[in-house]
Formats: sequence, C-alpha cells, structure tokens
Amino acid sequence: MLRRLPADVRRGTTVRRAATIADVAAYAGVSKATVSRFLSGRSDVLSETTWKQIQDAIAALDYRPSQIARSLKGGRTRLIGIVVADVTNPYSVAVLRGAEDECQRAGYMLALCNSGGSHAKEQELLAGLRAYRIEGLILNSAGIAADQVSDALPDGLPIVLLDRKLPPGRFDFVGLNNIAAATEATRHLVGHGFGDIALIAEPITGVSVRTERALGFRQAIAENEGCTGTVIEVDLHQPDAMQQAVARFLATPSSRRKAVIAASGLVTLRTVQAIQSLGLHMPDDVGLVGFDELEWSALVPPGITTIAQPTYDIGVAAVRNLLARLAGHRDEPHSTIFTGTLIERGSSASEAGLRPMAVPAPAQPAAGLV
Amino acid sequence: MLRRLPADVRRGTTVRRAATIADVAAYAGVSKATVSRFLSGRSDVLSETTWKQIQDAIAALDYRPSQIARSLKGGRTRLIGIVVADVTNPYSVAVLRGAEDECQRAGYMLALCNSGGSHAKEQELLAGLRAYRIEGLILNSAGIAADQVSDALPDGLPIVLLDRKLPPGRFDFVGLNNIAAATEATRHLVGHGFGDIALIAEPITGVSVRTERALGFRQAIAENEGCTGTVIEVDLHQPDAMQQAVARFLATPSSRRKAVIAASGLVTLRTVQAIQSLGLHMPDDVGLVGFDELEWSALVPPGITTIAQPTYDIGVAAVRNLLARLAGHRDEPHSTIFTGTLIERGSSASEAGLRPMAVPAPAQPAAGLV
DNA sequence: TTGTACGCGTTATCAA
DNA sequence: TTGATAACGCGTACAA
Repeated sequence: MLRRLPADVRRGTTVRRAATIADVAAYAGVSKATVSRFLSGRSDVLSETTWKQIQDAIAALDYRPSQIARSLKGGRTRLIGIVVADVTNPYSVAVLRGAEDECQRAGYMLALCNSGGSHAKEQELLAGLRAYRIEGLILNSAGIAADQVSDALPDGLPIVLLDRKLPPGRFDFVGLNNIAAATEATRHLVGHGFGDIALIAEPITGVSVRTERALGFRQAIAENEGCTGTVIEVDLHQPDAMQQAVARFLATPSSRRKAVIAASGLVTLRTVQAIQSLGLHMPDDVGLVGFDELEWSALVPPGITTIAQPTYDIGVAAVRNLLARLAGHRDEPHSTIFTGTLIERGSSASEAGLRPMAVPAPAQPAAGLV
Repeated sequence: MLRRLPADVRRGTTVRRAATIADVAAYAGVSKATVSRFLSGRSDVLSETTWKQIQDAIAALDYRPSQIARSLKGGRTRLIGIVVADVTNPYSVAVLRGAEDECQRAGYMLALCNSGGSHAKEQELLAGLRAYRIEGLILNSAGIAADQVSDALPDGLPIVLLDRKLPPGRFDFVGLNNIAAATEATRHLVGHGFGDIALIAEPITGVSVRTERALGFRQAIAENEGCTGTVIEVDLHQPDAMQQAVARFLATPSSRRKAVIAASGLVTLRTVQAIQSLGLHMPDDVGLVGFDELEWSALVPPGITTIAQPTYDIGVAAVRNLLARLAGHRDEPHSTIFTGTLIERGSSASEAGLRPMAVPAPAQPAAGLV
C-alpha cells in the first residue's frame, strides 16, 4: 500500500518533489476530487473511513496544498500588496503591524514593498504586485499621480491610500486628520506662551499630508491675533539646510517666544539635531512640537512634545477597507480619518513651567536603590 | 480585426476580466506559443511583423502576464520569504532594505512576515510561506528549534538564518561577529577608565546573539585583571525591572567607574530611560555603550557610544546567499560574518574627556545666523 | 518562423 | 458518498 514519493535525482542528491494532491489521492486510494473535498473541510459528505485515510496520507507525504495552484484556479490569491514610501519611517512600520494582524485574521498575506520615495520604483513595484495578482493594494504613495496608479493596475482593484491622498480623490483613504492635528499643535504652543511659530516641513510639492498640516497651522495662527506664523520648507537632502533654516528663523527679531512645529518624524529628528548643533536649549531658546511619537521622544531633554498617531488602528482600518471592497462594497470612495493625540513634554513648556534638565522625580523614589 | 475583451457583468458594473495570453494571441492573430516567445524576448526567432502585432495587441489589451500561472508551470515563484522576530526593531528594517534591493536586482519579490517573537506565529508564518511556494527563506527566528523549522518547510529549501543562529548549525547564517564586537565594547570602556562593567541583556535563554555577546564580554573582562564584570538579564516586559537592575548595579560599592553595555537597541533605550529616571548622568554616574546605532544615539546627551552593524550589507548578503543556493551551490552550511563598528560618543568618555552637555562647537560657527 | 498539444496543482461541475 | 473531467494561464516540447 505504501507508495513512494516521486523523486528525481539532481546533482547526486535525491530531492523529493513536493507531494501533490494526486500523490495524496494515490496514496489514500481515492480520487483527487475526494482529497479536494477533504481540504475544503467537507466532513459532512465524506465517509469516516476515507476521511482518515486521507488524513494519514497527507501526514505520511507531508503534503501542503499549493496556494499557487489554488490561485490559478480560483483567481483568489489571498495576497494584499502594501507599498510604502519609506520603510525606515517608524510610522510605516507601526502601521504595518496593524495591517499584518488584520490580514492574518482574514487569511490574507501581506506583500510589503518599499518605493524609497522614487516614482520610478513605485511604478515597477505596482507592476510587480500586479503580476502576482494581488487582490488589494495599500498605497503610501511616493507622490505618483493618480492616473499613473490607475494605469499601472487593473480596473476594479481595491486600493486604499495610506496617509497621503492623491489629487482626484478617486480612491479610498485612511489617515490622520492633519488639519485638526496641526491646529491643535499650534494652539498648544500659543497656549504655552509661544507667539512666533514656524512649521517646518519637507518640500510640500503637493504632498497632501504636508499641505494639510500647513493649512491647519495657518488657520490656527490666523485665529490668534498676536501671533506670527511661517511655513518653512527644507530639503533634507542638503546637509546644512535644516541648521540654516532654524538659525535664520531664530535670528529674525521678535518680541515673542519662538517655537517650531516639525511636520514629520524625520523633520523632528533633524530639527533637534540643528537645535543641539546651534547650542540652543528647548523650550527657552525655542519650543518644539513634532508630528509622530517616536521611541526617543521622552529621552531627549527636556522631552519632546509630539502628536501621536493611532498607527496600529490605521493599519487595521486600511485592511478592513480593502476587505469590505472585496466583499462587494461598491460605494463612493470612502475616507477613514483618525485623530492625533498631543503628548505634552518639556519642549513646549510655558516659561513658568518645566525647565530643561530639571531633575525628574523618580517614579519610585529610591525603591531600587538597595 | 478588433475583438473585444471578454467582459462579465456583475453588480450592474461591467468589469473587464484581465486579458490572458490567449486574448493577446487572438487579437494579434497568432498562436499562444508565439506570444509566449515574444514574452521571453526571443526577438531572434520572430518575424518583425508578428513582433509588432503582438506588441500592439498587448498594449491594446493592457495585458500583463500572470506570475501565478508562470509559477505553477515552471515551479519558480520568484518569491523569497523573510520572517523577522520584530518589525519595529530598526535593525530588522535596515536589513530589509538591503535584502529588498538585492531581490529586485535578481527579479525576486520579498514577502515580509513578522512573528512578533511568538513561536506559534512563527510556525504559522512558515506554513503560509510554504503554501506560496517561496524559493528561499530568510529567518530571523523567534527562538524556534531547528527541527521545527525543518519540519515546517520542504526539504532542500534554501534557508539563511539572520542574526540569530539555531543550535545544530545546519543552516546558512548571516550576521555579526558578536564576540568580537562585545570584546571591543568592553575594551573600549576599560580603555576609558571604566573598571566595573555590567552587560545588560534580555533573558539569554539560548538566543545566540545574546550568548555570544555575553561570551565576548566575559572574555574581555577576564583579560583585564583589575576589572569586574557582571551579566544582568532583564525581562523588559516587567515595567520596573530595568530601573531596578540599573539601580542595584550602581548601588553595589566599588572603587572603579561603572559602565553598562546594552546588548541590543531595545535594551539601550530602556537603559537610558532608567538612567534618566534615576536622575543620573552619563558618563560620570555611569558609562554606556549600546549595541546597534540608532537615529537618536547622537541626540541624547552626552551622545551614546554605539556599535553599528552594516545592516544594509547584511541584508544583501542574506539574499545573495539564497541566490547562490538557488543557483546550485551545495556546499556545507556557510556563515557570513560581518564586523561591527564602534562609534564613540560622550557616554563612554574618560573622566578627563567630554563632559555631558558641553557646548558643542557648531559645525558652521554662525554661518546661518543671518 | 510558427502552431499544436500537453502539463503544472487545484477546484468545480457533472455523473455515477 | 465518490469519481472522472474540464478548466485556470502559461511555458515548452514537438511538429510543421
């Protein structure tokens, strides 16, 4: 009754070919169709005997169904693509975790690609994902045009934009309420005595996140009579651009306390570097609120005030959106908007408030000290 | 001559089915085989006329070959799996970039999975990747046993272990020379006047990276007569464990300067938190060298001395290793070992050296200041 | 230079 | 309850 697995000899070593459904059928003495029924869990239509035979056969041959063959037959690859502009951005990774969990829950696999901010690479990646017949796409675009996205992908493929919108608004979207977040950051600074504020962002050039954050910032400035606001665009690829920008902003005479809103995690990093290089101190020489909560936000004295995003939930929402489309939802493009949370630390403290490098009260005064 | 694409009507909207090679053949008035030849770029065997006809047909129908069908036929999915224990670890992401680039160069796609440190999830992921018939696997294991890995995957599947070795040494490996790196870190501290050093790591429990770093540490301590060394294991899931461990270490009386070597990026983060919470200052109260260069290493005063890994190259090497196996290499398990680089900053300074929060000489004294 | 026909591993539709 | 057979989209012998 035991039949050996088909084996072919290459390079002197015997390499067993992976067992197929036909092998299992032969081993169990049943037809492929029956095995297929077993795989679909149709225990109601199978006799207990054959059920067990097949079970044994599968175990004996170490058989695993080929998702490739399944995909070809059924057209359902159970693959979801996600293209991010920058994997090294903690935001992307954090979102990924949520997306991944939700995918696994639904039996999908996530194929992650990194465009590195390049349009050309993004195009290639979309073509690649298309070749693998992904069923849906999460796109954190490098700034490609909506038409190019449509052209690169088959009609009707569910797409959800992540964090960055694309102009014509034809796609689903998941991301932050940037206007509200920027407004909150600005009001927070104003409320803590800062009156001359700069929002520093990478070149805005139509990137929706940046546009919106700048807009919310301007609105909040406008509603406060005594305040001045500037939007500064900095090309982070140029080595000293940030330091010069910060220096110039701080050098302009003003009677009010100055502060910076950093429009992204990367900008926050570079802003802090610049501030330190210039030998300045937060919040006295300059206040700071940064978008995105980072693991080191609390570590750099006097602690950096940040706007945290619910990244995990954003990832989950993106996948849910896709799953809904796959389940047949044919509504108009839908946006899922989350709210940011301001986490207050020393970098935006009032003059009377926390001082930089103040000795923090230990959580457990001396509990650990012998 | 124009034949329309097959279309089926669902939910009131006409959704074009993706064009197949047969559609292209029909449109161009040739056989499928001829189109297939076109796709393989065999311009030498095709007449110029048919070449153009096919080109037109493909453009007109917006045809894209199905990688799924190709995979089924040829058994080559051009898919490489990578399972990491923690996507949020900057190390993993940095390695990913190298791996991804090298994959793209070789025409492979990378399927990233995150086990989150869970054995069970790791097993599931391996099963999933197997179902998709990946051609190779990069495994940053959550600590699963080598046998389980072998069992979960088909015989002969090229596997390269990343960062963490698995006991029996049956697999290829790419990672750091941890012993040398730990030795260098220790010697560096000793050379800067520290004589009572603790290596702090997460519970070692057989994780090769931790074992090796502890080993290198002990060796270096042993070669320096006047020095004391302790290995402290801290469970980072317990909220105050780190702070207590640091406090206890610093409380033990000693005539020599004390320092900590943090055995990973995460441990570095937590150690710095603990030091700050205790109101202590580096390097006077305690010195620090941390494994893994992090974006904020230079930002936390007085700057944290780190051991940087060539992460990008490690990623590239992992994929190259796989590609070599796929090309037929049948040698013994091979290890590719990289060397860490110590980046010196204030946290490990000699007593006479840098002081914390010393005003740094600005790179460009006042160039940017109007 | 081109076409015919088969097989890759599944699932689904029939019949039995 | 089970089996034979036809797809799914592509590559590739082999034949023309």
